[in-house]
Amino acid sequence: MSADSGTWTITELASQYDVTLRTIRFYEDRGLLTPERRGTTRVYHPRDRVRLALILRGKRLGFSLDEIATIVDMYDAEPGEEGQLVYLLNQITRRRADLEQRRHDIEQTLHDLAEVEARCQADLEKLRTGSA
Amino acid sequence: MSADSGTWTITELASQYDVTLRTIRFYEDRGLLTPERRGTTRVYHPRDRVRLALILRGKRLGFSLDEIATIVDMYDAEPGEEGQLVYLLNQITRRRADLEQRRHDIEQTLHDLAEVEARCQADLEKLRTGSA
DNA sequence: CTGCTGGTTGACGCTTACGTAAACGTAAAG
DNA sequence: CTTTACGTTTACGTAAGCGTCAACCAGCAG
Repeated sequence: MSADSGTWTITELASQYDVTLRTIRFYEDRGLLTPERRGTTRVYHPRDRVRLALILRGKRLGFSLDEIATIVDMYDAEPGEEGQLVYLLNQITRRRADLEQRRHDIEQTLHDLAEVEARCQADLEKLRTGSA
Repeated sequence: MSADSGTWTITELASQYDVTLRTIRFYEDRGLLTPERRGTTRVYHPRDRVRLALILRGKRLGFSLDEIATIVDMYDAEPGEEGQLVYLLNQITRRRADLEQRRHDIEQTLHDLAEVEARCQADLEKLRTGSA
């Protein structure tokens, strides 16, 4: 039963997100996850689960773990002092620019793929009517 | 003059796209670029330039060089036989799915960032009006 | 001839992100 | 008591994507 009391074991988390135990422990090594320890065993709370999900999303987007670390840490940053807040806002602006560039690249690529596809289907048509 | 006769040297290409010579040669090693050889010197044609641009776009999107290779090769695939065309169309479908997933991830992340930003600005407001 | 400038090929080095044992602890089940 | 399941740490291995020499060649300026 995974939904015991809102905590999970490492194997449960691994199978839920389809990653290996090694991977999860590695993320902890890099400071991305900080599960509770019950004895020597790791216990993961909802917070850890969310962070893992964010990490994996970052990975799908091709960010390095270092970049992901700074992104994920932005999410649960304490209010802090003014300097911190301003810094954070700047980081956000940079990240947004990055992401918008990516989105643009993606749309460009999708457009290109559509052209290639059209060409393909035209060639296919020609082949079939030609040999008919 | 870079636009000599529609060809470029490796240094020209490198500075245009802001990559190192090593990188360009490495891409050739991996079969992504196939410049002409004039003696021992590499001569890059428009085709190579386009491919380099596509490679870099792929990199910005976080694709591995292997993935990029298959993508870029789709662009200048010869018409070929029916089996090839069908295969290509399948590849395109897969790529599209992948890209749409990424786009979704990006939009999600942008949305999240907007929330963090709002929180930040609220905190900032509170700080400033509080200390005023 | 000398010395730049710009090109070439190795080949070793380095970081990232894990994979893959090896060797051990613990607790329930047969 | 032994097996089985599940957890742990330590540590070496590896593939990708270049950085960074080193050592060489060719052409042109002075």
